[in-house]
Amino acid sequence: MNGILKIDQTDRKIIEILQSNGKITNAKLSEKIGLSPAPTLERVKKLEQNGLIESYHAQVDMDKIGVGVKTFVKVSLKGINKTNIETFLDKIKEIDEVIECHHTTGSGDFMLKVVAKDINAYQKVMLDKVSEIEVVDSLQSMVILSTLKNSKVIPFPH
Amino acid sequence: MNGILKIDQTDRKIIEILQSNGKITNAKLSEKIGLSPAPTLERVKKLEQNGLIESYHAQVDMDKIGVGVKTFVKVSLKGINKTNIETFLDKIKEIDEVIECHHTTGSGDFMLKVVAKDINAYQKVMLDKVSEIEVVDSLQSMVILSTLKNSKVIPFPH
DNA sequence: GTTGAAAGATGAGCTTT
DNA sequence: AAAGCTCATCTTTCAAC
Repeated sequence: MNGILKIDQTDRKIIEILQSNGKITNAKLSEKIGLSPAPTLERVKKLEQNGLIESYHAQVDMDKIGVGVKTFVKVSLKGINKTNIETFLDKIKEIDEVIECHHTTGSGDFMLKVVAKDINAYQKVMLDKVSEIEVVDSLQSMVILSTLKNSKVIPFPH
Repeated sequence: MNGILKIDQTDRKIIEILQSNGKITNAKLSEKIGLSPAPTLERVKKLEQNGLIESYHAQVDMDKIGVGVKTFVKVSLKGINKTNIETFLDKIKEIDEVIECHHTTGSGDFMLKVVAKDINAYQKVMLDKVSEIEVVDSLQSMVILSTLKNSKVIPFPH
């Protein structure tokens, strides 16, 4: 098995539609792409089996569930080596409030996205959980004032 | 109508499950939360109508669709005022490769998440599209080397 | 691509608290 | 009254042709 997956224009359309509406029925999806339901479903299943479509998720309104603080946090480690990164990761994965963690180039080593009820709760997460990780050197927080775009549709490279 | 929504423990469970699996059937969801299908569905519908659940999305494997470059970009504007922000936003919304745009505190004014096929395509997006926006002052890119956590489940504040 | 059986969704009316 | 349950009907899925 090689890593090359043949994806035609129809598959692209399917992926685009399912990204913007993960709950569309197969019947409506098939209409939109101009195929009958059976082959449409077959394509979707194949995309899921290939791992090209990974999963489906509901998106919630954070304000409405009481999440008032969202931040980006730039994290530098005390020396970047495999052991330190492993240690950091193991701990980060345990912290529910850290919803994203990316290893990046640039002045910081990692970029986190962190959510919390309010500034107090946020401070508590950062002090009690993130700062407590031994290998963490410095932290720089940027509070999100508002989110102006949050597209769930990844554009296809042509 | 006031803004207060009563959400009990069952609703929370529903929201948590639908965030991690947006395509679970109502039958299975009802099992998990310990209700019969009808009231379960009723609750889900109410959460959707309240806007607490905003939407459903398929998540794709970016590598497999040929998206090789993901970055965070810190953007500073030439003076931060309503007009400049409006101008910036209108243009940013048109750029498909910019999948997120957040207004933040800190040294930069905005944080973008940008995706592209490769470094060349990325450079092209940044030079031809983002840099071209009149009000943009400075840009600072951080390339994502790897994503170590990307949770779609927002933890409920208690 | 079409058809049909099985699974799931969903509304009406009944029961419980 | 508010929430949940059961049943009957309609829709969707999905495998066989």
